[in-house]
Amino acid sequence: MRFYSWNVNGFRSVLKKGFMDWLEETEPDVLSLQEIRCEWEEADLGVRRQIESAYDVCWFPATSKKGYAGAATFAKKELGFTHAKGLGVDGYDAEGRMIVSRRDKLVFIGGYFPNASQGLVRLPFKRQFARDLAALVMKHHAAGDQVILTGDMNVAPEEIDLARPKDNVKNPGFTPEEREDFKLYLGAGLVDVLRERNPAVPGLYTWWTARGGARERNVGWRIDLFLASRTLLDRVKDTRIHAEVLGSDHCPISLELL
Amino acid sequence: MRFYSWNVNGFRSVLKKGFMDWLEETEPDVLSLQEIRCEWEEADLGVRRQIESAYDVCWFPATSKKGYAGAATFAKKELGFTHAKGLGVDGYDAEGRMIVSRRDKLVFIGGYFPNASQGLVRLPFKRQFARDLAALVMKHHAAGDQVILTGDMNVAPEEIDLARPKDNVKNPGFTPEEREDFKLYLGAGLVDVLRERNPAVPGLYTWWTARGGARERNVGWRIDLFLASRTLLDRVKDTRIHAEVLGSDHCPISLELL
DNA sequence: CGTGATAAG
DNA sequence: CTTAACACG
Repeated sequence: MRFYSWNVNGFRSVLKKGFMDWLEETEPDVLSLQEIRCEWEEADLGVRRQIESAYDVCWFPATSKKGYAGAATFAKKELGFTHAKGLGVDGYDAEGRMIVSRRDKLVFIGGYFPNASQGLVRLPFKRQFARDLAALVMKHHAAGDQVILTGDMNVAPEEIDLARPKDNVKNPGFTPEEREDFKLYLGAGLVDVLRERNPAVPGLYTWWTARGGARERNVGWRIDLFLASRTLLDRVKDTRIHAEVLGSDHCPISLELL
Repeated sequence: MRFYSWNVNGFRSVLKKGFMDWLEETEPDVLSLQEIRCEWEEADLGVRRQIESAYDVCWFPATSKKGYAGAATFAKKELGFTHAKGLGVDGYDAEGRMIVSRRDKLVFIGGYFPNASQGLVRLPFKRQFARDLAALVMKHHAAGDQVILTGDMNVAPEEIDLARPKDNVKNPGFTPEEREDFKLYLGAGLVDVLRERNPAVPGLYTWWTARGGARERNVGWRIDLFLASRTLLDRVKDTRIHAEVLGSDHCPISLELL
C-alpha cells in the first residue's frame, strides 16, 4: 500500500502544473494534500469527477479564512478507508488542518501542521496543537491502533534536516520549542521513517523557499515527513522524497508498506 | 504641435507591453497619462532617465491610496511648458487627478476624471468635480487663455459614443447626470473636437471592457476625449483615436494643432 | 517569490 | 478580465 503526502500550495495552482498527470502516473493508494486553499467546488469539474471516480475524497478547507490552509485526503475506493475531519478542537479544525482516516486498526492522520509564523506569533497555537495531536496518537496506541502521521509538519527535526541550521535557530520551523514539541510525537510511539532508514544522510529536503534559486541549489528543509508506529516498521518497504516533482514549493513524499 | 492622452491602466504594466517603443515611434509633444497607479520612483530607472532626458515630467500619483488612479503630463523640454499639480481641491488632488500645464496663453488640462463607480456611489463626488473643473475653464477663458481639456473623462457624451447605449443608461459613465454634467464643459466654451469633425460617425471608441472579447468586436465606449476652446478650432489639423495601440483597456487619442 | 483574496475599474 | 495591494508562507 502506497501512501503519499504533498503540500500543493494551492490545489488550483498545482492543477495547472500537471497534478492530474502526476496522479495518474503515481496512482497513490492514499494521498494527503495540504494547503489546498480552495473549496472542492472551486476546482475544475472534470478533475473532481475523475478523482471521485477512483477515490473516497475527504476535502477539508479552512472555514476561518478564504484561500487559507486546508487539507484533503484521497483513498482508493476499494480500500474502504473512512475519513473524519478535524481533531475535535475548533481552533485547528476551522483552519482545515487534520484529517483522520481509518481502515481496521490502521489510522492514517494527514494534514497541515501550523506554521509558527513571522515573529513566532503562532508558536503558542502550534505548541498546543502538538500536545493535542500527540495525545491523540497515544490514545490510538492505547486502543491498539497502528498510526501513520504525515503532512507538512512545519518543523525540521534536527540540524541535518535543513541546509542552514545555524541561520535558522530563531526562525519559524527550527526553534528549540518546535523541535522539542516534535519529540512529543516520537514520545507517543512514532518513528521518523525516512531518518530511521537514512541516518546521517544530509541534503534530504522537501521544501525550498521560492526566493533566489534555493531549489536548484538544494538549499531546503525537510519539513514534510512520514511518522509511523514503531510496530509498523517491519512492514515498511520503502519511503522516498520525490524532489523531482515540481508544481509547488514542496515536493511529494511517500511511504510504501508491505 | 501633437498632443496625446492615454489611460495606461498601470504605468508599470504598460511599460512591460511596449510603452517606450510607442513613445519613441510617436514622439508626442505633450502627453497626458491617466491611471499611472504608481510612484515615479517605482518605475524602471532607465525608463525614467530616458523620459526625463526629453520631457518636462509632471508625475502626480494619488496620495490617498497606493496603486490607485494618478495622472502624469510629459511636455517636450524645448516647448517650455510649466506644470501645476491639482485643481486646488483636496478631495480631487489627493487622488492625483488633474494636471494644469501652460505655455503662454495655451492652457493644457489633462487627467483622470472620477468614475461614478458601482452603485453610482461616487456620482456626487464626480458632479462636484465637473462643476469645479468647468468653473476653472471659464476662469481661463475670462482671462483670455485658450484651453485644451483632455483625459479619461469617464463619460460617453451621447448615444453614438457607446456600442450599447440602451443597456447602460443606469450604469456609471452613461447616466443622465453624468451626460448633463459633461455639457458644463461645452457651456464653458469647449468643443468635443473629434465629434465636431466626425458628426454621426458611429463606432469611434477609446475604451473596451476586458471581459469577453469586447475590443475585438468593437463593443466599446468613447470616454477619452479632447475638448478645445472654440477659438482653437481653426488650428486643429487632425484628431484621432489610435485603437490599434494595445497595452491598456483604453487606447491613446491625439490632437494635432497647426 | 508565489498563491490567493480583495478593491477598483 | 486586469492591475495592484495585501496576507501568508
